[in-house]
Amino acid sequence: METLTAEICSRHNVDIEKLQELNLQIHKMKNFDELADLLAMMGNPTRLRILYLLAISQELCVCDIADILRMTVSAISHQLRRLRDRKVITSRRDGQVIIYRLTDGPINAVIKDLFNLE
Amino acid sequence: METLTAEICSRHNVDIEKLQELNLQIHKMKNFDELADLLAMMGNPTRLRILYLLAISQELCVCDIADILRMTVSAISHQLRRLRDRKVITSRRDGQVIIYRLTDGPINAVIKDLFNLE
DNA sequence: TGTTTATTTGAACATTTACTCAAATAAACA
DNA sequence: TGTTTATTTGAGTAAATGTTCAAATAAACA
Repeated sequence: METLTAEICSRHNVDIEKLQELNLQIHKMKNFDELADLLAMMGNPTRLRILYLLAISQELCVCDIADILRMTVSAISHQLRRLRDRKVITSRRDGQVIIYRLTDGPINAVIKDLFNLE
Repeated sequence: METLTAEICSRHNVDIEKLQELNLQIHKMKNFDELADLLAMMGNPTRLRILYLLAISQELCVCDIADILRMTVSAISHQLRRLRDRKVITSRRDGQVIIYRLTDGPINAVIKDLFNLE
């Protein structure tokens, strides 16, 4: 990694070593984008409500969620797809309906923790 | 609040009481939008990095952050403004520079917790 | 087998976002 | 007081987002 120089400001009492140290640390934490992505996934009112509903009721089909949130099935399905793509939720068919649930694992724990459940 | 009916799907074994209960619970949690807003605030790579830098180094001025993240001062300042508007950070002047820090309070705790600091 | 039903999908759209660039601001300091 | 310097601001822009609408899909069931 190239060394950091205080390029932007011409202030002279810059603690360049401190900046270098922080620059190192920020590069060591390489999963910022991944973490930001997960937070953004939860940082939408519709998706957050869906996650909450799944957290407190284990399983729900698409039109249950649409009915509860009073939104179109299509809108819900689009959001479920995003959550499914990121493996936050999983689905299975039961007769005519597709049933969604939170994927077991750390993400599930984060969500339950967020809502102070369990 | 109006009573919930299963309007969307014509499936007949809908547990309407369960839906009503969930509908009630989702309306009781009235701060979804607020919480989603906070998560979205953290759910952006640049802002998340800024928050991390402030969390590990107490105080930084605008061009410190710009230097460390190798971004323009303007871009950083725009993001700082969003964080400041939501009271996630506060600023004070020291000589020629404006110094930012995380606002004391629950949000600060959430951020430190997120990064497993302290 | 044909019809019904739940769900998914893709195009379209308005809105929001994150940044750039240039100009404005405002305090420090000579 | 005038100049320098750090920061903010606003307009502009490309990209992403969240939804609607209509059509496609695919399994269930008669």
